Amino acid sequence: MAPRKAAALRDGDRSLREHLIDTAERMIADHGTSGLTVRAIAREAGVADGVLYNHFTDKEELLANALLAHIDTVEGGLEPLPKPGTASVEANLTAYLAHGLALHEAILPAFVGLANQPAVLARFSDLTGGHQWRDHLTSYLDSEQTLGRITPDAEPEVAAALLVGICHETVLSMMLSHTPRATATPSVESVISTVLKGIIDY
Amino acid sequence: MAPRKAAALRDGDRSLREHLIDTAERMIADHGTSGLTVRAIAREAGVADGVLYNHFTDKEELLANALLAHIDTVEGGLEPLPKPGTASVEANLTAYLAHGLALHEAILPAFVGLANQPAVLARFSDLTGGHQWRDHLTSYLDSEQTLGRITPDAEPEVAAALLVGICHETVLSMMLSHTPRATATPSVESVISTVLKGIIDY
DNA sequence: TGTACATCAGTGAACGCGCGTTCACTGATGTAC
DNA sequence: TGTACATCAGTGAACGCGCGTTCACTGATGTAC
Repeated sequence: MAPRKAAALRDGDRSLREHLIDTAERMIADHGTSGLTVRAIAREAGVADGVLYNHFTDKEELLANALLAHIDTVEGGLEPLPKPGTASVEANLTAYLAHGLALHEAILPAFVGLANQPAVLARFSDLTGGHQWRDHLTSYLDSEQTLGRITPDAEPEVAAALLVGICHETVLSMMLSHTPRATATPSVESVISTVLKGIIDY
Repeated sequence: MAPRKAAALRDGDRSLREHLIDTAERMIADHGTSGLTVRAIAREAGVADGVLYNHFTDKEELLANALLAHIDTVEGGLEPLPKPGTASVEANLTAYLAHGLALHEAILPAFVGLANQPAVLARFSDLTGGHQWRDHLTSYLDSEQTLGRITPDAEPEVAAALLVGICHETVLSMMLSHTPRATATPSVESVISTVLKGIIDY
């Protein structure tokens, strides 16, 4: 009552399920989800094509797990987000934006690659990591407004949308422009400065 | 020396090439490029599968033409962009953003659907329509700065990036969130107001 | 301790499907007489 | 004017390929004696 072990796991004690998730996660991190096939994952993992279906109901389930793992890995590797009332708003938003850029750079390509597969997307539309980051940012701005460190007239959710937008824009530009025409992405400092001050005098 | 005519064109004087481009353009407008097959296009156009290859070297060429036609159609249907020095900066930027939103809503899904096919993307990385809009916007802001209607400290390309970002963000949210959780998109007025004024007092 | 057997995760060839693409054939139309 | 023929865009069945998935088989390991 102890059948054979996958060749790839001969030494090591991880389960094959974990091994497959880890492999898929790494492949997603490297090349996104588009064009990712079960055969490629199996080959990269060093196991037979069919073994996937002993541990997952289908490709979708493996991808979903790998995507979650990828998001967790990325978020785990980032600096924690600053708290309202500490340091300066400028410094804090700079940290937020740097965090958001790194997050979206790592995650957005994976999601865009799934644009063809609404089924997988549907499972994740909430927990993109991007949404969580956005929500944190919005409530951070709300708190700063309550503390009086941003103007009473400001609309936190709009400012948050602007910063989310910059993240999306930066990553999409990289993804869609394969020519290195490279509309230079503005620096984090410039963006924060513009969002803080606006562009007209009063 | 005048062979038969496609059933779908019996009455009408368009060439089959145009007919195919028009059909593909309409399908791209309705459902984006992801999952778009040559068979589906042929069926929709009411012609045989194979006839495509009498008029295009391959699917890519048809898609490229349809995408260009789509961009032209969309841009042609939009209000012209305002000139520097006219009306108010606020009104002009509102017009710019409305224009940009409509443009990206119509075009971005088509491009995202091609994320798997770098070959088609490569042909279009420059002429996305989005790039043109962004360039117009940047030079509009440059002119307004020269005219003294925005502050000398402002960075036009950063403000432009913020507005491009809002466009991307709005469309991506719609595309990626199939659940109607709908992080409400901020209004055009709010966005312009925030970009103009910033969020802190001086 | 040594040997025969049962278990079942792992294996990989094969299946069914949809895709882009090809090509032998069709048939409406212009031309020759 | 009427008829036989040549042309070639249009047709759609068929090809080759890659995909996700299945399943009869393999073989390393625990168990029984």
